[in-house]
Amino acid sequence: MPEGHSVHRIAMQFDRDFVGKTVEVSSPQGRFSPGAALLTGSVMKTARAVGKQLFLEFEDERWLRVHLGIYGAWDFLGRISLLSGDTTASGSIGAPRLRRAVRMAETEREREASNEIFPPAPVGAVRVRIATATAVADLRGPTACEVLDPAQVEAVLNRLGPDPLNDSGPNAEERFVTAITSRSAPIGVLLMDQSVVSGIGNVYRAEILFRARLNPHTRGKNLPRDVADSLWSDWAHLLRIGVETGHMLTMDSLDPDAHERAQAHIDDRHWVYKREGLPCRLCRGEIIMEVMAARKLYWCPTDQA
DNA sequence: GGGTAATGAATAA
DNA sequence: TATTCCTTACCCA
Repeated sequence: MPEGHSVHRIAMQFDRDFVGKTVEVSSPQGRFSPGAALLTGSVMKTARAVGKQLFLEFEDERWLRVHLGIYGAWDFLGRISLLSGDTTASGSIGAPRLRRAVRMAETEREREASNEIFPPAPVGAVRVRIATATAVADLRGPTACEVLDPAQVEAVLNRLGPDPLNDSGPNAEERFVTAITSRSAPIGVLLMDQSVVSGIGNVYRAEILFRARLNPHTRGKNLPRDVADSLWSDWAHLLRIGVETGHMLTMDSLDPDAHERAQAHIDDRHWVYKREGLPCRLCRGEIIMEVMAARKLYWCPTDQA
C-alpha cells in the first residue's frame, strides 16, 4: 500500500546503505532464484524511484524492477541509516506492518545483546534478500520483481506519467495538465492512472480531491487549467512531506496543528480517507464511500459538491 | 483458527 | 466489471 512517498524512501535507503557495494542477492522463498543468480556478487550502482516503481541498477547494465503492489514491503535490517522521520534502527517500508517493524526492532536488540551471527535467518516468505556485509534488505509480497535490460527499463518508464520528485518544472506540469484536461474520465479515476501521474494511490487520491474541494466525478476535460495546475502543485507538496516524514500527512496546510496531532493519533491524519459515516472535519456532514476505479473512494458530498 | 481487508495493477471477458 | 496475483495484520471466535 505504498504510494509514491514510500518508494522514494526505499530508494533513499538503498542509496545510503547498498549503492556502491558488492551485494549478495538470494531468494530464500525460491521464486526469484534465477533472477537472484543474475545479480548476486555484483555492485549496486544506482537506486531510483519513479512513482510506485523501484529500479535498482547493478553492474553489466542489469536492472531490478520492483513494484510492491498492495501488500509488498521491504524490511531493512542490520546497520541501516536512519532516514528523516525514522524512530527505530530497523523497520519496514511498504504495506502497514507496524507490528513487524516493532518486532524487528526487538529482534535487532536481542541479536546485538546475544552476539548472534549476522545476517539473521529470513522470517516468512522472503522473495528477495539483498545483503552487504552489514546490512540486509528483505522483500516480500511484491506484485512485480524482475531483472531488466536498459531497453526494457526505458519501455516501463515511457508508460509512466510525471513524478514531481523526478520531473519538476513547467514541462512535467504541462504533461500532467494536458493528460487531465484532454480526457473525459472522472478526475477520481485519472488521479489513480499511473500513465497520467506517477505515485498517487488510494489515500492520496481521496485527500487531494478533498483539499481541492473537487467532486471526484468531475470530468478531466471540464477542469479549468488553473485547477489542474493546483492539483499538480498539491501532489508535489504532499509527496515532499510524505518522503520527509515517512507518513501520508495530508492535513498540513489547512490545519497547522494537524502535524503534531498526527504523530500522536493516527486517526487524525486524514480529511476523508477511511472516514465513511464520520462527520466531515469542516461541515460536520457525513463522509460517504463509493467504489471508483476499483478502489474505495471517500469524500464529502457537501464540501466537494 | 478462520475470514477479511489492505496505500496496486494486469488480465480476462 | 470481475478475477487473480501475493502476503500480512487484525478481528472475531
